[in-house]
Amino acid sequence: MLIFIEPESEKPIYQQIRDQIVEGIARGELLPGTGLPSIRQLAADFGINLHTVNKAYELLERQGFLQVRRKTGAVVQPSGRLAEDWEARLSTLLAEALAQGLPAEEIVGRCQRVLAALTDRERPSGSCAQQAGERGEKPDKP
Amino acid sequence: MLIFIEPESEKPIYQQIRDQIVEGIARGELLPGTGLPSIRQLAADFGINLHTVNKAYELLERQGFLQVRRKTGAVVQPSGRLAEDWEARLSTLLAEALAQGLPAEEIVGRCQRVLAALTDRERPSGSCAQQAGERGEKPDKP
DNA sequence: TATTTGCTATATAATTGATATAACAAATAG
DNA sequence: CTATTTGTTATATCAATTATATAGCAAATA
Repeated sequence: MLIFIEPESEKPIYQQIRDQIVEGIARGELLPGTGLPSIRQLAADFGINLHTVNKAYELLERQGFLQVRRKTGAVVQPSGRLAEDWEARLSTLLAEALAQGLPAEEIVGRCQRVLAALTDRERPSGSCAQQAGERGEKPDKP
Repeated sequence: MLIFIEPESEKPIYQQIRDQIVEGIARGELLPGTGLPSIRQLAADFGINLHTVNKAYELLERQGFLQVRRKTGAVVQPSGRLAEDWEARLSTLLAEALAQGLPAEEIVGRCQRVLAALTDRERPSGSCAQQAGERGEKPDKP
């Protein structure tokens, strides 16, 4: 499971981390019970601040994707509960396509394709987090 | 076509305006060629600043939903072009449902229901913008 | 010509995103 | 038990974003 950070993106870093972990769970690369790297570890790998990763984990816990414990770290544990505003967000997104003239069937087709791409098993999980910056940072901490 | 502003929402006001206009277009309440209220008019109706409405209109124009002219004001004119990152955003949203254990067919069903709700004609458009604040503000401008 | 309108330019204040230190508390490893 | 790792909390700083407040300019219209 690789995570790529784009520091120049308009999407906040903590949101990028959240989204990619959610996708990892959806893909089945992060199964329930899987342990995630520690906050400090991820922050070091990405070369970003501890609090940025913490914010992502905190968000994922509040939204019911993880459970965070003391020494154990974050563990994948979906609650089975969809966010209350999920359908509202879906409506906004689908409306965007309708407004641009895409037929409803075409939109449904795209949803099915995206879902198929996510549920398409074939992918043996590698289970490591990876830096996305183009410059090779020296791994300190001797 | 009514627009409701929730000043306390975590979603920025200009984004609320954008989303609701996009939904209005999707619903067919705002047909191509329809003129929208002037920036100053909408701002006065909502009791918000001119620039906030301007930002929403500017965004809608950049994303290909409106064309804005001098004295004519904003006119609904979808470009037919979906945003490049639309599928990526869809993937993130659908992944959220998959990660919480919803079966793919259930998700597709929800997409179809949301689309049906949007394309369900029945709704004669009223064509006016409306304040959402619960307190009746005095309409100044003497 | 006078008004309306979009547009631009500042300026200010509150909030958010990200970083930087520092310290505390709980769980684990030795 | 001791030392380390880990999540957590508390500050502080800086930049960008969100929203507001004025002000003025230019184009289109009546």
